[in-house]
Amino acid sequence: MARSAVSIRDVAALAGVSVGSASRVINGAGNVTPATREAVERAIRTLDYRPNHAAQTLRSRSSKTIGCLFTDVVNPLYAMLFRAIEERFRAEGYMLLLANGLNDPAREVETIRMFEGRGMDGMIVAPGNERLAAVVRAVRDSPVPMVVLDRDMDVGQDTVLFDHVGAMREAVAHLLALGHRRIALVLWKTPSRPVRRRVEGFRRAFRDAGLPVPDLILYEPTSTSPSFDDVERLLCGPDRPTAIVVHGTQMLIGAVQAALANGLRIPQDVSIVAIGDTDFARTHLPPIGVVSLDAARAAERVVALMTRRIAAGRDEPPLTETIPLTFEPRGSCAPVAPVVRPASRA
Amino acid sequence: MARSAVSIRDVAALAGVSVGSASRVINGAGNVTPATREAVERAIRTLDYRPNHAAQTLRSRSSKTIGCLFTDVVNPLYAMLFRAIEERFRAEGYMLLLANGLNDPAREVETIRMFEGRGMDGMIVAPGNERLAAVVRAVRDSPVPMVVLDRDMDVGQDTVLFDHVGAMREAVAHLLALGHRRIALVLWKTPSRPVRRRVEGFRRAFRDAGLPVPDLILYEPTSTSPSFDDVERLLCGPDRPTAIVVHGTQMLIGAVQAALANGLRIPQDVSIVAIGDTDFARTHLPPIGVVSLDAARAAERVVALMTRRIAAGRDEPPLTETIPLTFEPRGSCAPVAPVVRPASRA
DNA sequence: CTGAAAGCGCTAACAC
DNA sequence: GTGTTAGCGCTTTCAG
Repeated sequence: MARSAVSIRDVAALAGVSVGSASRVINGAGNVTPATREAVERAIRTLDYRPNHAAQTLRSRSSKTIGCLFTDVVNPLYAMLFRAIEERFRAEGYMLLLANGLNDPAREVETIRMFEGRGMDGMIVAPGNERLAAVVRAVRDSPVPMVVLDRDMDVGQDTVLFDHVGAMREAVAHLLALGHRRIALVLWKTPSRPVRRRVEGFRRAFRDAGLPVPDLILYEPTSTSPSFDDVERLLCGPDRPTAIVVHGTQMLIGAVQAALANGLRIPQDVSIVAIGDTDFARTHLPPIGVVSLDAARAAERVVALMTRRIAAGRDEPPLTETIPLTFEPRGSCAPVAPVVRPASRA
Repeated sequence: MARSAVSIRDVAALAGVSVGSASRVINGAGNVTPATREAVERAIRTLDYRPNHAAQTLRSRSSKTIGCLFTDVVNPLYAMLFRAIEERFRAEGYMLLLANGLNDPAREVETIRMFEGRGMDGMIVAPGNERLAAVVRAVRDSPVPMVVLDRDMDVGQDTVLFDHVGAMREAVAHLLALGHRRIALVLWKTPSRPVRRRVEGFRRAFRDAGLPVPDLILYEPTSTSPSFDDVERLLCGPDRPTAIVVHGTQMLIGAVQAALANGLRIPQDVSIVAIGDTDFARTHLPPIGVVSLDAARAAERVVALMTRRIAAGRDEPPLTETIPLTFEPRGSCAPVAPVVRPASRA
């Protein structure tokens, strides 16, 4: 750490005031004569003074720093959330410590403890192992203001959830309305809320419609599994699905490729819905329907809860908010029995 | 910031030693009796003591924190670099502050200054505006140990560069060897090193081969431009390119879609090389050849330079290292005049 | 409204 | 090897 040669004493000396007055000007406290304020501000400019953050933190007990523990920032969803959250906190003078949990519980617990030791004003956590006792304990017992992001933890902390169930119901209902019955769901096999809730929404859409849930839920081993082989098997088997809802990562690409490789056209032969919007989905021909999150909106709520919690302390009861997701059908979703293309009617 | 009720005094008291001894145990200083060490460690465990990071920083002048200023963590390249860098620094007890520059010079300068004020032990910067005076000044004049990431700034700071020129020469030479002459290059229009260097490598490959550089360099307005229309125009025009080298973002997808939409097969009618490896390139049929970076390797060098600089201070002369990129042709690259598929020879 | 002074919790220098 | 102590730079009483 480079030593900043100039301290508040230098500023005070140059301005001909006491350090107390200098401090008041720096922190925008009200009770300062315009003359004093101006003298201090000039001294600050002259000396290019910047307050020592560690000293401020030590004394004021606020680090103006938020810790983010996300599963993996390489996942664009988290990257976008981080960016949106940073945007809002930056305006308040906060900076963000970012750590990837990478689905390693020991790492997640250690990160939370480091955030505590480093005096975070707050932390935003989305651990991959929401069901592990050690992780649950670390999240539950943290004295630091916390917002849990899209995890079912029930630990008495503020929480922002994404409405996977609602969006999945809407998407599947749309496919059902188009006449699809053999609808496959391709997901990453992880014991994490987003996946659990999507399955729940999928099932409920069928039950809502009074239809049996097809036995077409496919679990891929990792979030970046290509899925090609599994989807191909499904598409080549008897009674193949006429629609596929699939995680919008490499899995989506694999599923699309599997369809095309087997001579199935999108959407004439098979409809596709992706979970999570991506360049691929947007740019595909036809564009692929998606369930997506408004990261800015989610960030707004996360920051609002965080701000409230920082102000209120532990007293206020924990709040849980649910953010709706959007389902946008796009060109990849068509009726199951393709209509014959009508001749131009004009 | 939550108050940690227990301080080093409590630990010392419970262990029946002085705070000095407690501090020595905490910091692993050598001169401590095993008995003392054990007593202190037990006290730490009993009290669940964690050192106050701000106090440690203030006193020791080391925050064990590195600031990262990246253009945009939503760009998977930066996300992967961040993850790899975090991995290495975490092992040394460092944590990372991450800020997105978003190509806003004022924001970039402000971030660097905040990193300074917050006593970063080091910073890793990749500003989007490497040519702007204010940014150059902020980077040049920073007293904090710094590694500049893939920017041509010439500011007397340690730098890690990616060898875009070499990789692009290799890729284009490969296409030239396959008989391609009409090779297009589709890039994001930004005055940033990666793009400049790719163009340079592209040109040099032709000059190395004694061939004229085709007038087929296309600049898209943003890094996420779809490129579909522009590439389609190119492919439908007279003397269309037989190969396309394209930024591996949405632009790649747009280019591929433009080819397919116009009945051009990959690689029989048009070869494709993507800049940057992605799920799409890997999963496409055929897989798309790519120029790619080994993020772990790059991170290793960044951290090595950073560590050296933190240890050496300003005295050591600045170092610049260049990381090679890898060109992997894959199935999307084929000879310009397709050979007739030979019958099985076995 | 301003100045003086007491620490925040810790490390490091020094005396023993 | 261990204890004592002086600050690191700042905010925040508390007098005036």
